[in-house]
Order: sequence, then C-alpha cells, then structure tokens
Amino acid sequence: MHWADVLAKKLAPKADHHVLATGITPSGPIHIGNMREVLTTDAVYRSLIKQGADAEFIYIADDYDHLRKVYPYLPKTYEQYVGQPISEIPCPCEKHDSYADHYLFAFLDSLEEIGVEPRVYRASEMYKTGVYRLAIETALEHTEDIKEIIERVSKRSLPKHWLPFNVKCEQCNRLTTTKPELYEYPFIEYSCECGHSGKCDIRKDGVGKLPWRVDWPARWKNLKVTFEPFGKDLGTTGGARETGEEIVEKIYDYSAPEFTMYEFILLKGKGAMHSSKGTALSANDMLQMTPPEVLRFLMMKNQPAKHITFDPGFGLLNLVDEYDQAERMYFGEEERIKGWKDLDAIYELSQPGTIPTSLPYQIPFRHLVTVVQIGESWEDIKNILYRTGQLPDTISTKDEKHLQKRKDHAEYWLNHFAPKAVRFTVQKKLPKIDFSDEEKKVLQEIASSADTISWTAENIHNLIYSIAENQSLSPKKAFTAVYKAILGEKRGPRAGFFLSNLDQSFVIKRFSEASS
RNA sequence: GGGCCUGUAGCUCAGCUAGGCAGAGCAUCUGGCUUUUAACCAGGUGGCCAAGGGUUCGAAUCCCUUCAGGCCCGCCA
Repeated sequence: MHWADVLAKKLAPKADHHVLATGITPSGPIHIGNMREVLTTDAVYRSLIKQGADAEFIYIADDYDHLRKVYPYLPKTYEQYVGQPISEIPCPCEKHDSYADHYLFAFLDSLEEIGVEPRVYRASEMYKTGVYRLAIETALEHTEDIKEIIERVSKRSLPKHWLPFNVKCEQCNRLTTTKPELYEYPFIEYSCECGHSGKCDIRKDGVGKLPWRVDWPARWKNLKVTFEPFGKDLGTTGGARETGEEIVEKIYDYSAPEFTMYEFILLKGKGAMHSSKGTALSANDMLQMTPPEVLRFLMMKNQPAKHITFDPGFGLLNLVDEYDQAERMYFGEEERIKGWKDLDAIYELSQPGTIPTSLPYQIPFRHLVTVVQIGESWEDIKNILYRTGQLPDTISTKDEKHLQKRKDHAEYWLNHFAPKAVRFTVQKKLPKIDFSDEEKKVLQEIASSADTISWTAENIHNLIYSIAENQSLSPKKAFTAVYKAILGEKRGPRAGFFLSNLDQSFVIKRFSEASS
C-alpha cells in the first residue's frame, strides 16, 4: 500500500470531518522543502477523499510572524523592520501590499502549478478578526501551566515575567522587543526596548501574537486540524511538536492532530539545502525546470521519512525518463518492472490535474533537449518533430500543450542548470574556424552526396561513415568537422539524429561554404 | 546527550505498512550493428540483504542488541 493510503486509512476513522493543514511562513522565497510538506499533505488528502472520507485541505500562512533578520536577499534598509510582523512591512518589489504578500502570492502560484488548491488562511487576519481571542485569553489564564510544560518538555528556562503572549509595541510595531511587566485581565503592562512603555488590552484584536509554541496548538484547536505533517527539525525531542501536543490537550482540550514527519531534500553534491549558505534551490527554479507531474512523482515515490537527493544536472533527465517509463507501465504500454510497488497510486498522485485516461504522447525529454536548442519557436520545434516523424500528423491539442510545457521546462533547464556538455548553439553563419584539408574534403563530400539520400538520422549517419571510410579518415575526425561547421565546437549531439533535425539545404549550404 | 533516517550486486538505489523465488539502472563481460555525444540492441557474470540474537513452517521484511554513516535539536521544511 502506498504511504499516503496507509496514513489516510489510519486517519479516516478518527474524525467525521478531516482538516489537513500545512503551515508555511511566507518570510522568504519558498524552497523545495515547502513543496514536500504541501505535497505530502495533498497526497493524504487525496487518499482520504478517494476512500470516501470527508476532508478539507487548508494552508495557514503565518504572515503575522515577525521578520527575524535581514536575509541576504533583502536590502540593508530592512534592518528597521526586524521584529515587526511581515504582513505589516513593505514589499521588497513594491508591487504587493506587504512583505508577506510578496512571497505568499509567489507561493500560491506555485501551488496552482502543481495542482494543489488548499483553502488559504492568514494568521494576520485571524489575529485581527478575533479568531484567536479566546485562545489568547485561555493561554494567559494558564500562564503557569504553559510555562511549566515548555520548561519541562523543552528543558529551557523562561524569564520570570514570561507570558504566553508577545505584545506588539504601539510605538515601534515590534513583537520581539516588548517585556511584560504585569498582567491583570484584560491588560498587559509592558515596556519596550524602544523606550516606550504602555498598556495593552488583549480584548482588542491585533495587539500581539502567541509565541510559536503556543500559536501552533491554538491553531490546531481553532481550525479543528486533524492532520499536519512537519519537517524533521520540528520533530525532535522537546521540540515545538512535543510541547504543542501537551498544550493542545491540557490547555485547549483538543486532541493533537495526526502527523507524519518528513525528511529534507538534499541537493546532489551539496548536501542539505540552506538558504543562508546559498545551497538552496528555490521552488521556483525547481518548478521551472521540472514538469509538475515529475516533481510530484519525485515526492510520491519516496516515503516522507526518507531523504530525497535532487540532482539538477543530468539527474533531472533521468527523473523525467523514469516518470515517462512509469507512465508507460501504468497504461500497459510497457511491461511492469518487478519490484516497482504502488505504481498506480504513485502515478495517480503525481498528476497535478485529472488523471489521463490514455497514454499522453511522449517524446523522450533528452530528444527535446536537443531539438529545443535547434528550433527557436514552438512552431520551429513542431516542424522539426513532424519532419523527423517524431510527431504524428494528428496530435490532440491536449498532447500538444503537454509537449509544449515540457519544452518550456527543457529550455529553463538548459539555460540555468544543464551541464555544458549538452548545450550547444547552431551557428547562424559559418564559424570563423580553420578547417584542415581533410575536414574540408569530408564536408565537401557530404554536401555533394547529401541530396541523394532521404534525410533521416540513420541515412545521415551511414553517409558520414561511408565517406569517412572512402577517404580513409577516422569517423571521429569526420564528426569533428561536422560539429565545427555547424556549432563551432568539436563535439555535439549524436550526429545523425542531430543533422536530421536541421534543414537539409541548410546543412548542404553550410558544408559547401566550409569546404570552399 | 536526545531524536530521526540509512546500511541490499563494483556504484546509485527499489523491495521493508500484507513475512512467501533477491530486483532495477549504471559499470563490467559476451554477441550484434563499419555506429560517439551519458551511444544503441540481445544475452551473461555479479548478493551470508552491515553483524549477532529472537519470533515464525518460512525473515531483506517483524522484535531486541551491537556496529558504521548521514541529518536534525534558537528560527528554519
């Protein structure tokens, strides 16, 4: 059974209505780990629905969280906003209403791209519309109990006047610099590092925020969350998960949600990703280079608890190939590999939209990677594919759209991540390179015999070989001449296949020029 | 110190959440194509499933112990 089905089956009988939550703070560019959390939740959600359970998928954007520091991608002027809620500080690009919106909208776009549509909640709105009011009052009533739980479970000590509420300073708008002096319902007297001291009425909305370890359990209660996965860092002993479980049960009288813990995604050759160390791959890059169904496939075929190594180099090609192969096996076009478990569930969960009813038209991604570098527009590329018989005369619009998207991904990959070895540029004019006499001779021969063959990969390949042999030249040298004339380099994609993708008369003309 | 994950062919890994013949890809070897763009096709070699113990008719799979490696433990996925 697929892991999502196992989790869903365990979860199903525990509630009549399930709320599956994912909570990601839009404090910076989303990265691929965020995608794992979302997709893990989505998989369990889909499985519950499939099993006939009543379930809903929500995303809580903690946009009331404070800015922790001036991240490397921010201007230095953001120093003044550190400590303030990210929904109340300016947008870095000035196009959105707030800093939080800037990253939140990008994230939501990415979610749409991979076929995930949760109901979105914003912490800032919940704090400002009173959703949290009761939770705040309850927490403050139980200050000593909460303090005891946190100190005992997490083994850290809290200050003497600690309250489970961070007051937002009226003067400087920061959540992190206020110190409570006295709490007497409904007022908290506080002083702030900015020099201001004041009185905060907790009955008013948006005057402060529960600290993370209390905010999380309060959220479970408020939104009736029954399932929420989290990263391994939060699963550690004494972590927020452990204190949260006890707080939600003892203080908020609500059962802690079920969960699964997921591992990090490592970048091949670089290990764990850290935004601060510049080893992170943004979700945007990942989505631009990887077709959405392939990205989902990567997550679905791995148990959440296993780490995933993502290789943005050649590994991406293998991954896409593997997906295509799984797709062929799913539709019975290829024999299933023994040991490939849960193929059907994995394939179905990998679909961002509806599950295809027949095999989508496939073109190997590797071929696309070559063709994309020859044609400039989609029309060019389509014509090449038609000419070489890689596209049937009639192709459904759906298949065409699918291929076109694959092409976009291939292009992005080529421009940003592909190893040099697979990149090339067809030179518009004859490269200014010297050709040896024997190279000229080979090119001359090819040019003059080329119109005697039909322009297919195999014929071209054979032609080059026979000409090289006639001139007792090593095939390798013949190939080098070809690449020099077309690409201005000594190497290139497989010659027969490559030249067959180019226009025959163009090749003849170029070879004639080079040999004259 | 605590927690989690991993250990299966030379390499990268499936298979472990239904206990029932040990599986792929790459590499290697053989044969084929005058064939290079990570070449391709057909076939073969290759494993005490980290070690030890337990449960079982039967264990890579479940349980216990040990060893080795990785990651996490202010915030972070």
